Amino acid sequence: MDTDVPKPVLKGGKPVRGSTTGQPIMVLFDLLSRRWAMGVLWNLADGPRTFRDLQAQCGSASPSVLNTRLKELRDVGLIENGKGGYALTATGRDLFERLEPLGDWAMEWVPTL
Amino acid sequence: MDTDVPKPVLKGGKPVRGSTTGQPIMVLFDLLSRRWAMGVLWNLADGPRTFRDLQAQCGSASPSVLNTRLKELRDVGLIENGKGGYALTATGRDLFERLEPLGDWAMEWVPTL
DNA sequence: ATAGGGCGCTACGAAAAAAGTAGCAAGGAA
DNA sequence: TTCCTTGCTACTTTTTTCGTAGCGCCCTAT
Repeated sequence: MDTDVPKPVLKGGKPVRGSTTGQPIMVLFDLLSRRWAMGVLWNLADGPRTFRDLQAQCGSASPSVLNTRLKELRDVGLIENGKGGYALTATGRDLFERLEPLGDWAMEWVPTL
Repeated sequence: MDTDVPKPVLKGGKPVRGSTTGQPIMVLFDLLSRRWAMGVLWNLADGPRTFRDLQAQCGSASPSVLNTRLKELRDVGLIENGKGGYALTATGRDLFERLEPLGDWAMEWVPTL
């Protein structure tokens, strides 16, 4: 292993954090494990939202982080900014669908903590 | 909204970062979006691994972060440390199964970047 | 026209998290 | 004993996130 997979780079030239293996799942994990990334996708699932809406729903995330995250998610084509606010792209919806099962799981799991 | 849901707290008294709404999914996202959290679960999926194995597989994550993460994941019962190294618990495997679809998705998605 | 109000977003210092590197105590094999 | 490997702590530097302030834009009511 450790073949010479081209090192994944987010549009804009930012190399993916950590895991230099280039495994797709690690590239995804790297993106999703940035603060509020998954939260944004989740909150956009049931319709477009404005910047300030998102901010409120994301536990008052600071505008700087939120904006950074929104840029990143736009760069990789998961969300887009049209009228009506930010919304999931087709790709974004596709990813969300694979994220959704976590919601049910979390509802069973959290009470056990 | 903003009912008085008891604020989720990880064993050990550490309150969940951000999102004070107490939505289970946000509690989960909070945990999973910490560095290497998902990567650890992923790497433990096909069998137990030693601390140093995990370290190597996680792009040489620093031992301090890795150790912190392992403690957190143990605290919430997703992994355990037996002989043979760290391994997923039943709960952990259950969560992994919901995470697994992301792998296939990532393989299709990454090349489009 | 103009004074608000909501909007997307930038700036910047402070705090928290992660990275990077070194090294130690314990256990096991030689 | 000596030599490894393993799990982990300590410490410094770097990166990320937070928290707060506020700007320019557009729209609406006065």
